[in-house]
Amino acid sequence: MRINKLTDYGIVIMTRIAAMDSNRIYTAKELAKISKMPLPTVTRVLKTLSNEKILVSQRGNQGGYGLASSPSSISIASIIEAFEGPIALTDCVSNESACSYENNCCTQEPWQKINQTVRTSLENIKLADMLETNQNNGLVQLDVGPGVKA
Amino acid sequence: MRINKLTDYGIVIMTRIAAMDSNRIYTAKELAKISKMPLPTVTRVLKTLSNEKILVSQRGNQGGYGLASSPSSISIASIIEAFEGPIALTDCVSNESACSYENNCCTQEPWQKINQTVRTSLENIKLADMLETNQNNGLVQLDVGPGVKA
DNA sequence: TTTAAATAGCACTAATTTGGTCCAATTAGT
DNA sequence: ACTAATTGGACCAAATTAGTGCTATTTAAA
Repeated sequence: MRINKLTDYGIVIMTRIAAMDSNRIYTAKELAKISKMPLPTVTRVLKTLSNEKILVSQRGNQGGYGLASSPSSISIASIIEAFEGPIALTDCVSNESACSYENNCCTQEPWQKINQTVRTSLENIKLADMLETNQNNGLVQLDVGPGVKA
Repeated sequence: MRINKLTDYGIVIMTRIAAMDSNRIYTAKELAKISKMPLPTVTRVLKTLSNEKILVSQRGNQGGYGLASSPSSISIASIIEAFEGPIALTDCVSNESACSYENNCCTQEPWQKINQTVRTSLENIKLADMLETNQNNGLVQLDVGPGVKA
């Protein structure tokens, strides 16, 4: 029911970039320092996000990662899905496959409704929304940390 | 992001009881046979549900488990919470404790909104709702199985 | 052309969470 | 009081997740 830590890190890092200059690119090392997370972990997160086309990567010297689109068009749902696959509370709905009970599982239809509700809520929350609830704006909000307990 | 298997089993078993005679009590053995799940697992699920007062248990010979209230007043949220604690996608919101970044984590407030939305959706879905989407009613829907792939 | 900086991908290990098993405590009925 | 049936709680095993390291590839700049 909870999102994975890596997913959480991903959201934090994306939010960080959005809060700073969302046009330039940042190296993994930079982002690790800024977000105060271990470099290997940050690296892993960034790889996932760029594989899923949420970040664009520039390889080689002077390379780095940048947002693939604007903060107002990147949804929290898309970030979660990058790490965890389709948003669905139960496997049987996301996965076409092999639930041995599929034929007369009387809970299937309600689950589709439940999942749809959750998915829609998360699609409607954009990266930009993660910032604007704070009184002071982006750039001063520097100490963004992960939403997990230490 | 997905609910645990045990949670899923819990919902399935609760739904089963609701679909049958929701007034009598059922032994773990009975419910295992009916739901075609291994007895030890069913046992564990039932314990959790009774610890959380969602089922009432009667110990000793002739004992068993029964619904603590009517199917229309038991929410899916309450069942999920029985197994997984407070419904919250991130720990930092449910848990009062120790996120090292808590003081200026700029994502905290949006997360509260997100979590609230999810929680409310799940609170609004009652056990009774899991049945009524099916054309034919409760008692004939016997082959209810878990919503996970096998 | 060389070099240094950076991402990409893979595999391995450690930690945490989840699931399943066993034995002790309780209770209705005889 | 005894016995058989049944729940309760502690414990152990398995699976998943998180974190780390290494090597290859790409690229800008000297």
